[in-house]
Amino acid sequence: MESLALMAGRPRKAEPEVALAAAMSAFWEKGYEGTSMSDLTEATGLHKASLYKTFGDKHQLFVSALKLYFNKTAQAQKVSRSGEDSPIKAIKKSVTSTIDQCAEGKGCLAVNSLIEVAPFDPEIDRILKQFRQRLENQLARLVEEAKERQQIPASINTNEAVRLITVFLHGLSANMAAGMKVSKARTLLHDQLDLVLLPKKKIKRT
Amino acid sequence: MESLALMAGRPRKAEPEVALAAAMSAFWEKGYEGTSMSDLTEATGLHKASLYKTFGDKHQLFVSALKLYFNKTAQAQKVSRSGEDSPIKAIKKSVTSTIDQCAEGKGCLAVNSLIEVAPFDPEIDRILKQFRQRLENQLARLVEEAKERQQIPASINTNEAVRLITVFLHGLSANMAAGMKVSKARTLLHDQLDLVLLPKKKIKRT
DNA sequence: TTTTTTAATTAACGATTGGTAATTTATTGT
DNA sequence: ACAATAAATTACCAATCGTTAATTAAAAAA
Repeated sequence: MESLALMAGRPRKAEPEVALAAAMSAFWEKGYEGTSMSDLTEATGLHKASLYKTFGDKHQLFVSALKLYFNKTAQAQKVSRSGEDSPIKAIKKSVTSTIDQCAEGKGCLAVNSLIEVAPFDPEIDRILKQFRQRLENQLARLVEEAKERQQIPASINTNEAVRLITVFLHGLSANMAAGMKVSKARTLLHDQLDLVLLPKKKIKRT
Repeated sequence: MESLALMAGRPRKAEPEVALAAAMSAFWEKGYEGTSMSDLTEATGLHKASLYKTFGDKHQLFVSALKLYFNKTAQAQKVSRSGEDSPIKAIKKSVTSTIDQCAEGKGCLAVNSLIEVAPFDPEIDRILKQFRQRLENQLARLVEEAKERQQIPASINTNEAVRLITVFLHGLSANMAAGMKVSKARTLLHDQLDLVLLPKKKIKRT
């Protein structure tokens, strides 16, 4: 316990982190229910009992995989907008990186889970809502910055704009899960960003 | 065969159509994989063997349920915009009826299936694409009409506008599956419609 | 070398999955 | 009354599901 490098017992053949990344990929590709324990053993290279010892049951493993996905996504967004001084460009780079991560035929693990597991799983629902909130807060911050620098009209309602963008992202993810090309998604996303953030004559309410 | 009302054999206890509607509801609520044959017997009131005799296997039953969903959706849209002379109002009524059908916690069966089954099921993928095309064509027709009557700017790209609306609808469906309120979804949808269809100063491409 | 500790492996658990064959019940036509 | 027909029902199938117990293998500590 006191020593860091020295531990008794048979050494692990693989680091848990790479196994978790493999499990994440499996869940991403096949969904929660669609991924069997056999799929997970195949993906991770670990045997069933080892998975249970290391990660707990299937549900706990999924929670861990989801959190890893979040960290990777947030990190990718951070990297993609790093060194970018213009808020509006930072927004574009940030959301574009989200799209790029939704490889064709897989969509976004978070959105997939939103539909597939959140309705029946309060814990997953909570985690997803929490993560969404974090991303929306980040986006809202950038929108506010853009307003301050007068890159976009001050009349824009920040929360509404953020919602219009994130909901659109969810729609793109659903379509990419069913095969929409990344290039097509990027084009549509940029159209949407222009619509939401660029000045317009009026908003009519009926 | 020649007689309509008279048929030999024990009479059915229930019409296949109402059983199919019940099966559709089950798939809608729990997804394809998430709905077991036991769930289906419970929902329809029919026994397993009867389901197989009437509808074929689970996959065929799902296809039938999906087609029924499409017919009901298209019918609902048609009804909601019937008697409406203004194209732009017809658009709003049409897409709003789509949202209203996505009861909270269930989302839209088509979008759910787009994520859950289309990636692994070419037949379902084909059916969903075909249905999406029909809805988009219908929407495009209304957008063209609105342009002709100068309710919206002629500069609007019809196909792009339609895509921006439908992708947004998919995003709303995903969120409603996870509990977004119908009222909230309606508000966002109307914001999006205004953005897409109302005049704006310029579109900047980067 | 022996003990201890921890991981890898094998084998098995009960429950549930989608799917059928065999049988019973109910109705029509002869 | 008696086949003929068709739906309802029961019982059952092999396969797979998620999960766990028992055992074996490999390294450090004594």
